[in-house]
Amino acid sequence: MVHALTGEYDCKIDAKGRLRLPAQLLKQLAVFQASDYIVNRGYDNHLMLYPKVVWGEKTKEINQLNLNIKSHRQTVRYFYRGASEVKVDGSERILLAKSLLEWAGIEREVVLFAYQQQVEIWDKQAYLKMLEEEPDSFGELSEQIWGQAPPSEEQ
Amino acid sequence: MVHALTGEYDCKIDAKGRLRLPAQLLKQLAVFQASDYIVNRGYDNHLMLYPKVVWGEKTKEINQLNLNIKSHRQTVRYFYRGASEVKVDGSERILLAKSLLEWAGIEREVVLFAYQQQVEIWDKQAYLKMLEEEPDSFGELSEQIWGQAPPSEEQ
DNA sequence: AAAAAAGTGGGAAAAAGTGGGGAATTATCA
DNA sequence: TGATAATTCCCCACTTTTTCCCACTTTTTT
Repeated sequence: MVHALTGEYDCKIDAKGRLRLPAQLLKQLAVFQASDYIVNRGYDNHLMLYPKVVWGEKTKEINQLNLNIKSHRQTVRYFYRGASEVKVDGSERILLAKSLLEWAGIEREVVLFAYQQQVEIWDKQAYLKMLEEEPDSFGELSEQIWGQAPPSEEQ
Repeated sequence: MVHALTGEYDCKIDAKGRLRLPAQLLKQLAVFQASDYIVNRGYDNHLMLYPKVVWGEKTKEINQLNLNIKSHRQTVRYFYRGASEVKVDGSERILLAKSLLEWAGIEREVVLFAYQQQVEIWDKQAYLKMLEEEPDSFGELSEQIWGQAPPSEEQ
């Protein structure tokens, strides 16, 4: 992976629904040379933030689907999940739509979790809860990946 | 294993959340030629510290998983566990995020436990407690590994 | 015992984060 | 189409956190 983002950041959404991107994350995002991002709903009740170029890559294949076919249309919609463009303002903040915040159960405290080329935006409580739950198939997948169970598998 | 780290070190976290890496450990870490590290949550209520290059290797395979599949997403998140980059300051200290310290139950006294290519960061009390507990399947695994009970099984 | 190295603590400048006023733009409805 | 309301944007100011640097204490070495 060329430009991998990393980090977990505690942030606050202000009364106007604005989220300031942490300076440390912005420095990393700078390699994508864009102040434009795409936000959509994630698959697990959180929001996703992608640099616009990354989003462009991600949608390449799915945009090949034939929209005259119902199942394809449904798939495309499910994939997009309300994706829309957001810009950072003069104070390095993005404005998140109320509908998205509400959908993700976000009120004030959020956690940004950056990895690979994307940033997950979680309600803080939901994030902490998620961290505690070992996925059912973790051992199984670990075995596939590393050929054996990881060093210490249990919680 | 090329560059194996070893050692157990007693350290203190100062009021600002800074942890000075012991000189002896720094000498060992020097082979990774980096002042950049990745810290994340370990699997057992401690923190993990990796030289950045080591982390890069560790994530290579897991980044191949397909994030459109739920179990894969969960596994990736569970593996990352909030991984973030930290830099050492002018006094060979790293600044640990409050959220991580809190999660690991670390207040002041910590134990660094280095092996393979990584360093575990434990709250001292939790570390001592952990030492007392022989893993459930230790004998069993030892047998698998060494074909007999381990060299010196008792403490 | 002295010198060097390692470890600890804290002040202060700089950077980051937070909040809000009010102008500008867009939307809503009569 | 115009008046009003709501939202978005731009900018400034205050607060908190982080970083940098220096100095002191403790431990180790010779």
